[in-house]
Amino acid sequence: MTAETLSDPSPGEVEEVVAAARRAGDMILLCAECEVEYEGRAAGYLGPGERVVIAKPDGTLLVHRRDGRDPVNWQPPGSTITVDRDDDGCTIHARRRDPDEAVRVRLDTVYALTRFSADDAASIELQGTEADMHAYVLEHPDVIEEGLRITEHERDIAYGSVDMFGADAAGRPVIIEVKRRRATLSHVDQLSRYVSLYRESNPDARGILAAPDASEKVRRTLADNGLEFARLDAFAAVDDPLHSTTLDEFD
Amino acid sequence: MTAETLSDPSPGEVEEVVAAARRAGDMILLCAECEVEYEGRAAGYLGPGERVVIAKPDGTLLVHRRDGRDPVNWQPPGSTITVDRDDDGCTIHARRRDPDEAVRVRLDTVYALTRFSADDAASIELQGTEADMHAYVLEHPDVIEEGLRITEHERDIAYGSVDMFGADAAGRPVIIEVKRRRATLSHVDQLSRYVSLYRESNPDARGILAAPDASEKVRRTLADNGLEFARLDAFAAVDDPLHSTTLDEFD
DNA sequence: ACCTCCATTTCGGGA
DNA sequence: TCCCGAAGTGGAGGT
Repeated sequence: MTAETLSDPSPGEVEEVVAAARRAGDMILLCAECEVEYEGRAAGYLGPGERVVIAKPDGTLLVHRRDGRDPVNWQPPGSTITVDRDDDGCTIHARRRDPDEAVRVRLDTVYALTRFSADDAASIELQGTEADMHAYVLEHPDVIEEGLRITEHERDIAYGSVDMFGADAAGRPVIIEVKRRRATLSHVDQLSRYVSLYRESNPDARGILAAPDASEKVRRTLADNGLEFARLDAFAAVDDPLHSTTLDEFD
Repeated sequence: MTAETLSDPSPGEVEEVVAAARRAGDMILLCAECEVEYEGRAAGYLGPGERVVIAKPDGTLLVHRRDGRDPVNWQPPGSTITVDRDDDGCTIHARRRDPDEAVRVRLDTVYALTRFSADDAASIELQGTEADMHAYVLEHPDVIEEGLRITEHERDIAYGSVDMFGADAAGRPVIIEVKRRRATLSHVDQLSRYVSLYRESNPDARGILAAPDASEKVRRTLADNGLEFARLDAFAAVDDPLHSTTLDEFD
């Protein structure tokens, strides 16, 4: 048995199958008319409608509507999921602590109930992340600026950590913040925080925001704060085969 | 017919039912052994394993594993979802433009296939959001500070928009940034960006970060930049009950 | 446990 | 459409 489905199950069957699946560590999928209450970091109510409800063995609860990537209601992993039967239906409870929050899904009518083993030992491989861009810049610092030397990666400072630290061709210290997407004002804030702290002891330090693009407002904010923008194609790193990079080469 | 399930459907049945559901605007739920490829903003590969695949009428595609709140692979709303049959299985394609990206789910074995109408006209009601805190502060500015007057809300400036703008009892201009969660350094950055710009023309302007809490480091950073912290309980704004129904048994 | 920051972030609102 | 910032953000990694 990997997947087992009941069509139009009774409340008793729902209660029984969900409880058994929780014990066995199986996933539960429900197609149901339901209403949803949430209380915790915020509070929410969703009136009656047809939704897909998913309960995962790790305590995740998802309520998905017919549209949108994100669940309309949910409970994060680590929650305790139980099901109660009442006169004419069932209610799924999902609770967790710290923060205290709870979702209650009142199932008015269950159209389909599937129990699924969901055995899965594979791990996701992802390329084109910011970490990949870092590796590429460390190998090819010239993509930022001719003559740039990078001496430190993920350098911890008092408030946060700097993506890259080095020196330009003239020997001026350079702080670099790398972004894989179009740069935003908050990215400028981040770089600005690092640079202004460093400038207290090294007033001539440069700050460079390296990203595929930046809005005009971002460029202006950078300029007004004595910071710079460097265009860096996000897929420069993906076009080339992956390299392994160590800091030793730059010390 | 609201939900209809096929157990262990053949590739031909999968192709047929998925195509029909797409035309009719129904949701599709699959329990399947599959592998997943993604290429777009990044690139990913997920080897064979049992997962839940959901296709929504709006073009959303989700691949969920047995754990985690978020899908391991997905395609956002607006994608074009099609299914191709081959010799011994099916492949679900989901593509979109701008950015160009595609997910391909190769279905090796389908254990269960459910088609679901998912009719849902309800809208989610949420309380305790930052917008609610804004409304509360606008009505009761004294919770920030005695004698505070707020004259502008969401005021656009050169580098973004400030939450609130007003004047204190002494007539000094005040810029307020409201956060519903514990304040972080990036929130300080944000307020600092607004205030430092405004101070160029009004050196005596005050900046207040209003949040339920702030770490010692955040408070110190605020003080170092001549900014202030105001404690503001996130749920002061939602002291009246949202609905007649409450999670009474929630301990 | 707290902090920091990335994310294929998604999502909504305003200009 | 772009831009900006919130989100019940989630999730990973370091200290």
